[in-house]
Amino acid sequence: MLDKTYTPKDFEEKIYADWEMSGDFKPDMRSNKDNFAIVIPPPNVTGVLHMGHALDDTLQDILVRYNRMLGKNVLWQVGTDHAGIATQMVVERNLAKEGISRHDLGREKFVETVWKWKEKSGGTITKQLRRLGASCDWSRERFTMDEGLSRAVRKIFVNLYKDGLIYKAKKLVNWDSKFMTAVSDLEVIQKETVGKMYYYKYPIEGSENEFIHIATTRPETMFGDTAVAVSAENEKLKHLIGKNCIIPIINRSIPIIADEHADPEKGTGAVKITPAHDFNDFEVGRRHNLPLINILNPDATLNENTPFEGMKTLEAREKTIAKLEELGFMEKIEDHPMVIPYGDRSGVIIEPLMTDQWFVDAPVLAKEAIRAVEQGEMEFVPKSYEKTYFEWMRNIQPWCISRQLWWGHQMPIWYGPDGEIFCEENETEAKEAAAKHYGKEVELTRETDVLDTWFSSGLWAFSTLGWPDKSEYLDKFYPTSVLVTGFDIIFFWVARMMMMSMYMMKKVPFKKCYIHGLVRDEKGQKMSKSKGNTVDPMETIEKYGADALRFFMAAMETQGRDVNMSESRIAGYRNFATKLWNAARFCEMNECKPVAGFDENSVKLPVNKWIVAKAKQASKEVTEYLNAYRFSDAANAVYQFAWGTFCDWYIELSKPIFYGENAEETVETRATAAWVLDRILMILHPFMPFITTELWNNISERNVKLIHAQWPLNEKIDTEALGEIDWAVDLISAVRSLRSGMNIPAGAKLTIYLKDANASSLANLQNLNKMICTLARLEKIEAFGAKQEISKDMVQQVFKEAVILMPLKGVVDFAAEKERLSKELETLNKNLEGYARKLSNPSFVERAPAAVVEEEKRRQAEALENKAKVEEALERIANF
RNA sequence: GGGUGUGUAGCUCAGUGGUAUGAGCACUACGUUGACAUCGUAGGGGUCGCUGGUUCGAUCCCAGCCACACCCACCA
Repeated sequence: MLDKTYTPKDFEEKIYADWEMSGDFKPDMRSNKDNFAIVIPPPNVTGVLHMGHALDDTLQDILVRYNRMLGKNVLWQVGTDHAGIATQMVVERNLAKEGISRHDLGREKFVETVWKWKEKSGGTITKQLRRLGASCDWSRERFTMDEGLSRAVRKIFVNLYKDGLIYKAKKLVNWDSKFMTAVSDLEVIQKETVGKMYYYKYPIEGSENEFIHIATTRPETMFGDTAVAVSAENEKLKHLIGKNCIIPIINRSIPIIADEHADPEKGTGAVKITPAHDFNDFEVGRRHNLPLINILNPDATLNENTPFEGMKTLEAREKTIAKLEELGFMEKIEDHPMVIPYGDRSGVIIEPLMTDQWFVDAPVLAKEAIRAVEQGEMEFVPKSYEKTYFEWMRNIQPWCISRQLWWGHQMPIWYGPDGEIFCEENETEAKEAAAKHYGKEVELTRETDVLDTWFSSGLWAFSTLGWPDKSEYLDKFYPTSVLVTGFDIIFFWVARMMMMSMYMMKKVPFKKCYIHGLVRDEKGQKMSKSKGNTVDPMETIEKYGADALRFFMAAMETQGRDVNMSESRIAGYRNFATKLWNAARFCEMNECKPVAGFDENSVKLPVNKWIVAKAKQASKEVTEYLNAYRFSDAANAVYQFAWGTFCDWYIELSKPIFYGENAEETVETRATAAWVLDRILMILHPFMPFITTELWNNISERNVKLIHAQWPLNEKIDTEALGEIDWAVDLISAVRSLRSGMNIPAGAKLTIYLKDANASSLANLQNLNKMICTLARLEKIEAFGAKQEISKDMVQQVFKEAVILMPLKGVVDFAAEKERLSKELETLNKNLEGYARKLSNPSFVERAPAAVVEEEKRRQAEALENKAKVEEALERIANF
């Protein structure tokens, strides 16, 4: 017996535990069926599930469950990411609470602490994924820093290095002074701010009263200036080119050079050049062979090359300005809108800094990654994202992969005593290589830098399947079928996976890439902890059930658009689950149980034939929509069928049968209802796996689990079976509408006039009379043929399918009816004008497709007919 | 500065070259009809951002404009 109320909490976790224990999520490695594989975008190992995951993983689970039911051999590869900076940050913050810094511990101890932290809090997100219903193969769970994946990282690193695609270089990089590490361009967020523009002057060397005027937003960097540039075409300033000027305060002489970088229109037309602290200036410096003067320490304090050693940049800025003012070089300070770079994790200002770093030659790797998409080996869904991808890939810069962190993959690089680099997969091999190089054993020191987290994530599609070892999983499931992820990590991850996979595997990592949007709050605002507008998926699941949240995500997912949270909508889908639950209870109460050997194609009753055809139609729609990754359409198709067709109509239509006396009809209807309910459970299962499974198990003993049930495919739909009941449904709706509009009491006797009164419609009415009366709440319903004389005390009403006459004098509000009919007449007249205009337009008649013209004529005829009837009805009303 | 996307019912959004049978929520009226009030029935509500163009016909295609959102680059 099903409980009276739907309480998802009672069964969701139990059902999940059963799936997992029974190995229902594992692929069958012995089968030769088609393969389908997804790798999960690995969440941070110490993270918690947020709505973005809920969306991403729901979509994946829908695809996974759908393909599993299609009979494919399905692998959903799961795992977590070590998330270098993010994790190190959390652990450091925890330590800070105890007043300890990572340096107090030392590298080894610190890394040990992070591992402990990972063990402690690492399980959260995977538990939460289970709660959501994600049917991934947990027996194959991986971690980006586990032994196998670390080996993959080392191997590919060595390959890239030996191919010259990884190199070390002293370059200006984005420096995060909080974590004291380089970060990649992508990890820098540009924020609009109103800053200040400072105008001051440098005296020209050897001249008393001559100055060159400078404008800058960062005066403290003047101590690193090694030139001032003006444009060679700058009429006002070009005479200074070749002279020297003096940097005040430190009184260092620097040349005034000609360079196109100096735009005469901007600032004062003269630019101070600080090659060690500005990307543009660095280029200028290179063109003119200027020396580089570094003025910053790694913690963004000024160094010994400045008079303000040890000071933070902002403080040094104040001092510099004060000093310039004191010396009389300061001219003016203006507000200036500008963009300042911040670290996406640390939130501190990113400083360009000259350091030794390691780079991947991304422009070279990008070539194959671009080609693969150009030639359709990998397809974006929606397609428009390939533009974004191409745009970025074609302008890609070398990727800085070294991080001066402690948590991550330490680079497989060893240095000899003279600094010679040995890149090998392990220390033993490095030593061998060194011995060969030097002709004797030497002491090696290992590079301390670790790799950018995204380096290991970039290998995810094949490293998780067993690479670099031979692996049957790799053989079967690589390339994977589809990657599902948000547009915000196309660059971080999708692009890098493409590059790494094309390089190492010579094949795309996935054949399709489904891109979805962000989950926003109810008002469309981005969710963030600082705004306090985040919604915890676990709380939502607690309140409405995982199925409701999942269905919501699916129903809201329209390609390329963000999803706005809406609690009322989630509640709506919980209501949908309740509705289904109650429909199942109705079936249970009426003894509708699946009948062995039942053939849905041989049912006799019109309602049963009808619902079978509708069910197949709905199944076909869902299938087509899922194949096209149209999640919202697929979800809505199931929803419509289950609620709008099965609950609202079929169950109602079946009541007269269940409460009637005809045993044969009852037996057939029970079996049909059970079949249709099963069908709903199947096509709804990918979206709402829990309630469907619970009902499936409760309804009857099964020899197949729902999760492995056969998805209906290529069914013949008996469209002829639809007409009769569709007609009755329209008729009942029309009668109801009439009743409601005219306050006709329940149990009235109605006589209806059938507009297209032919034998078949009269027969329909005869056959379905009881059913129609029950649903329309009438005592009796009779029909007249078209030629039937219409008596004066009847009011007629125009509807799409039927004209209804009622002997209801005294019950009807004739004034209101008159007004309604007049309005109707007005509309009809307006439409008729339109038809006439169109049909008398020769170019329409000649050039529009024949079918369209015919349709227009048909509409005109129909409108004329209706007009006549409305006029007739009005006349009759006038007689009362 | 370059690019992308969006503007359709009160709200959040589907959708389509042929008079918008649009969806969910919200709203109004009625309703304890033997699954369900987490419900049922009926209903109100839109000149499909603005202006031009293409077309027999445009909400849909094209151009311009306005508004909003996002991405990339840069601003001495």
